[in-house]
Amino acid sequence: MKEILEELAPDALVRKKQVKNTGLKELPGDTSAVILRFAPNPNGPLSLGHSRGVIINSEYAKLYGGKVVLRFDDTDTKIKPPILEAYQWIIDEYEWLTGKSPDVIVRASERMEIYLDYAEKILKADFAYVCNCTQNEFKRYRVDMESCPCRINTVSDNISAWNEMIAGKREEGSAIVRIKTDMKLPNPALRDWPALRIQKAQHPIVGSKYHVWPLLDFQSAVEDYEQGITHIIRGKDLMDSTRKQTILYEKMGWKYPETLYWGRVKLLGFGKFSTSEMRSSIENGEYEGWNELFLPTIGALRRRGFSAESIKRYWLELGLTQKDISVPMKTIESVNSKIIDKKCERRIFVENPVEFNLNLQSKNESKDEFPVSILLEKHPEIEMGHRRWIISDRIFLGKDDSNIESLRLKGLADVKIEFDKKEIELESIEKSDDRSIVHWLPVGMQRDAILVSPKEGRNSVIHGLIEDFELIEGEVYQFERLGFARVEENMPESPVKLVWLHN
RNA sequence: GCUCGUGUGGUGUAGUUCGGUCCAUCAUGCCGCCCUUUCGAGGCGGCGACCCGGGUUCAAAUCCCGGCACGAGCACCA
Repeated sequence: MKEILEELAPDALVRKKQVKNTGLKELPGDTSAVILRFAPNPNGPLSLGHSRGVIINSEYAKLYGGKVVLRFDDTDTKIKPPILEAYQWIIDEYEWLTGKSPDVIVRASERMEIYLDYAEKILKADFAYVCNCTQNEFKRYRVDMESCPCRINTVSDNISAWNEMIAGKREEGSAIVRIKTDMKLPNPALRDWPALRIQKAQHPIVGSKYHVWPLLDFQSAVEDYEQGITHIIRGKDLMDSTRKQTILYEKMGWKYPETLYWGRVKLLGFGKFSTSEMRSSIENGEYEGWNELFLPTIGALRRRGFSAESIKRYWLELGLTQKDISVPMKTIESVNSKIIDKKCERRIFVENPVEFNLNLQSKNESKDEFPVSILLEKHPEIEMGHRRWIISDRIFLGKDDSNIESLRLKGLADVKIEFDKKEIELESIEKSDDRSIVHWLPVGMQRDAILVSPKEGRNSVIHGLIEDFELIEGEVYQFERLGFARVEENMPESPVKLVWLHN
């Protein structure tokens, strides 16, 4: 057999190594003028979870030369009311993540007239009706697959009820506009779904101008049509939303956008945080703010020193699948390390410092002496210059390192430690054996520092000494043997404040 | 309960459309070695998976049927 193949098709015997397809898969449908959208609720800043939508949409737009609409879905004034400042937070975070501005920005609350017009149109076309049932009553009709009594209202009944609703003459909960689908539909979620309801709470942008607000399924459907959205990429929890909206689109004679979904992402290492939960913890003083280090917000990640590039690569690596996944933070940290390791200067941080005397007069027979100063590289592989340390007769060692008898002080010399007397004796400038190498700081090179790290739902603070050499506020450094941290505050009279990134 | 979706190593992911080129890709993780005056980075090697059961077929991760598991929707939230 083998011989025959060798004769006929020698290629068939060569085993080809398969190659992994990388990057985003092709978008379905017509991709000649792609318009995508990212539609957050401005009831808080963006979280790492939201950034998936930002990245995937903006990358597809880049791939096809298309556009992204940033749409604020701010049509709930009651359960998830918008925060006025959040609109700008989200725009800034979008720009930070993608490196560019959204192509179009719309706020649903500013387009209310359009939604109310469409609502009136569908009522007049008898595609919808005003339902006066209570939530519980309707729920019963829905599970029993029965029409509610309001379903047979005439168009003129509906229009007059609608006019009362928008005029503010009806109470919250007393009436709702439902899209007329079919109460016998097998999927209960689609049976006469609610489109607009009465809400009288103040809206931070338009105040109390409107008494009737559209629900997501209606607002989003209309706005996607208005913006000419060609592709919707959303969580698969919104699959029924697609089905509800498709029914409306069919009634209106519109073509529904191509729709893609992603599954649920659970971030291991972060607790379970929803925007609403974080918001209430902030409002009741439990958390200092949205940028609290242990929160999975973009602001917190940025504060710690994650690069926008790492977040982008992370989501692109996970890709667009409908699988529900649990990913450890380690994954994104590893991506970030690779990006920043090449750029970060090295510094020393000594935790639990203990002060020692350096015996400058060597007692042993060798003629070695400690140098007056030493040069340490700012980066072990990349040429960035040096840090110069002046050697005095006193140094700091980390407590955990200092109870070993023979050590090598990194960059300086092999020494003998006398822990009880707090004395250090020179043994050899040259490396003489394979004793362990420790980090240290000469007195005079140190600043007090605190290192704040997130620890599941709280911050832990470590006090120590930082190497005081060209520290720039906002910069991320690698503290050797420890990990990456960002200098958040560098004020002359107080300890340097470091925030932990990762190791 | 009804409806929908998803199951590939520890974690992700490629391959599933159109069965053979898959003794299954890549990354991360873990283990070992090398390098290194960081417990970092880098290099090399290793570990480890097609949810289960039938069926179709010369041939199934891929197609069909039946289970099972997990997740979601059935809100006057998004």
